[in-house]
Amino acid sequence: MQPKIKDVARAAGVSVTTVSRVLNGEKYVKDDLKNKVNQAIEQLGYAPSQIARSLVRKKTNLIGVIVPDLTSSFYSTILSSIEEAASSNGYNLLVCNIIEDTDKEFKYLNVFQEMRVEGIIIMHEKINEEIRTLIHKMNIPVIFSSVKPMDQDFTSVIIDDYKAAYDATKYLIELGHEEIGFIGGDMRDITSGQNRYSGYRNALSDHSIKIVYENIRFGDYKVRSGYEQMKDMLRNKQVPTAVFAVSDDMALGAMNCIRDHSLRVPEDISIMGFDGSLLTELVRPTLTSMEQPIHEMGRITMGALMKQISQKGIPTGDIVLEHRLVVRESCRKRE
Amino acid sequence: MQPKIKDVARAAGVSVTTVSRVLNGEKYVKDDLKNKVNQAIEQLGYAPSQIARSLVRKKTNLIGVIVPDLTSSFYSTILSSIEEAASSNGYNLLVCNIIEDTDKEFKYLNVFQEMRVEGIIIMHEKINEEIRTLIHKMNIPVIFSSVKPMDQDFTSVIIDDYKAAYDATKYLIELGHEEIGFIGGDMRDITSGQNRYSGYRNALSDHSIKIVYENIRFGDYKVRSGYEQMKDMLRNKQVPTAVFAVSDDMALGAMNCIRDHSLRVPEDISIMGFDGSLLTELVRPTLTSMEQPIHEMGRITMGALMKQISQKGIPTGDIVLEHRLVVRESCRKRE
DNA sequence: CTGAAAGCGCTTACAG
DNA sequence: CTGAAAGCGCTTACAG
Repeated sequence: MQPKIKDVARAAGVSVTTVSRVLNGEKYVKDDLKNKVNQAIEQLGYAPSQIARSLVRKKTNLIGVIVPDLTSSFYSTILSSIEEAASSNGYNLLVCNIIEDTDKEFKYLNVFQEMRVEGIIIMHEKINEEIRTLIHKMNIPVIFSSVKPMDQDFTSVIIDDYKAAYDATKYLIELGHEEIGFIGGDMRDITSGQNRYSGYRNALSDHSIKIVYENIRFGDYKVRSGYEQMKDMLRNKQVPTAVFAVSDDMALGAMNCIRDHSLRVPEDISIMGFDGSLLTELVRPTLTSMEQPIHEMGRITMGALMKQISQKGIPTGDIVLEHRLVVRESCRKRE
Repeated sequence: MQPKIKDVARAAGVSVTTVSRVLNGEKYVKDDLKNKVNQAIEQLGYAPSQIARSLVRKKTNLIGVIVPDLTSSFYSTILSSIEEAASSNGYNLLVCNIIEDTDKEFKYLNVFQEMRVEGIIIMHEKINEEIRTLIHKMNIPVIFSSVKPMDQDFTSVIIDDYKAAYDATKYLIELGHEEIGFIGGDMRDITSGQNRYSGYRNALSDHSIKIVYENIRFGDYKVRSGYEQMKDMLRNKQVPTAVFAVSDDMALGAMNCIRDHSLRVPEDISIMGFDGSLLTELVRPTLTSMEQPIHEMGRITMGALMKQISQKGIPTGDIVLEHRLVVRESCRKRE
């Protein structure tokens, strides 16, 4: 059994009120009492119960985080920077990994509510009706990180995905490519599905390039799907000279597939990724990618959440960060 | 302000005791009262405070996890399987990312104690004296996952790192290699530093192969250090025909370095990794690796922790899992 | 089957 | 500067 404040008080020969005062660094405690208390704390190995404290202060210092896939380099990097920001603000993270499991997500949101987390961060946008309703009902500040769901009431920290995809495609066009394949995301996702697809299409049409639908495919952002979609594309009669995948993972899958078919990146096919995850520098050839400011995103997400918490839940409005094209080895001029 | 049990009681016209009974699924509540209560709960959007509940039940359902680096594929995969096991046992995870930051670790362990977590999982073995003392003093069940620190009182879920490294090296020897380089870990780490190094050395000497010290180097398990150590090795007069790196990340770094020096893997140099992380299948050539059962490790770690918790902290003893060599493309017979 | 009361381990007015 | 008392939101004997 852990010692409690009463034990400390008894050992120090003071009241629990005084112990509490020392614990909370209040002034107006005589030095000799303070010393006695600290000695008792040390000797008993006393650690105040955050549970009891939370109950009376109505403050838990807890943030709930919902991550779609912990093993993804993109999400784990955001999570890492969120953790850093949380920790330096005195907050602790309750982490839930949902792998497309809506029931688990629903359950966890309830747990978050029961734990009285002060805020919630969600990193995906597949929010169904039931969950949307729950979020509103819970009345806890929520920030979406890297995505923007349909519901306008939700605040997000994002980049301009349309513009980013547009710029990525434009870069390929400027390299002289005219047959530019596309491996998109889930079209039920506004941010990373629809917006990036629109950016790609509009860049093509703004440059009078005909859209070739057989070279447009959609995956689930993961390596394997990039591989599979690329495999299909390689069977087409007009194989593209460049391919833009809307995640680095899919871009890597596409590169691997091309290599496994004895073609070369970038000599035969240029590959453009999206996200700017750690992978881009780990693979060979290194991956040219439209980078999201991943670290900043985590930090700013926590900042926005802190702000919304201190404003008693009044939304802060979306924050749009800058994207940035990082040129590496996987794209080159068309001969 | 969230509604409380009193509000529900008033709305349903019953006592708080009855509401509590309904909440906890006790029998002995008449159906009509139960219905009234459930209706009130629904209507008020009431969620019981886990904080208050924890205080009286002395049970928080919280597990604290200390991860050395969330962005590492190895740790994030273990964490993911820990999360899964925790969640299905009704536990929630408080996650702390320490990047070689002992102060932060110390601080977090205290937070864990204050939060009254029921158990702690630690995934690194750089435990200094201060932290060792704290862990013992806290009197909370702790399991080390994938590592075994010096202190015999700590229980671990691990593989036999010595044997695994021995087997990995032996495999290279059996492929006909005689100049086998080594990129080790931190020699202050018993498990992943010293044990793997011993396994390598003993495999060589058991097969009467002379140890060439200039081809033995040590990194920090990360990609960059694998790259750097390999670069040094390539400057030696006798460049090895195979290199065993004690993490997949370092193995990848070594591969990249070899490629950047216009040599080929495995034609010129074979590369053996360690861990069996996701990376092994994502890179080209795919990486032959001595695999730890990563998913199982997370699950078993949680199992061991649950057991230790139910036994009131009495240690369960180490659990040693099987390693497994997974042959992929990066190693081949010496010509 | 139901409820009043005590208690979980703290903090915070309030009084002195 | 210090302490007794009330209260945070629940659960759990205890009594009926």
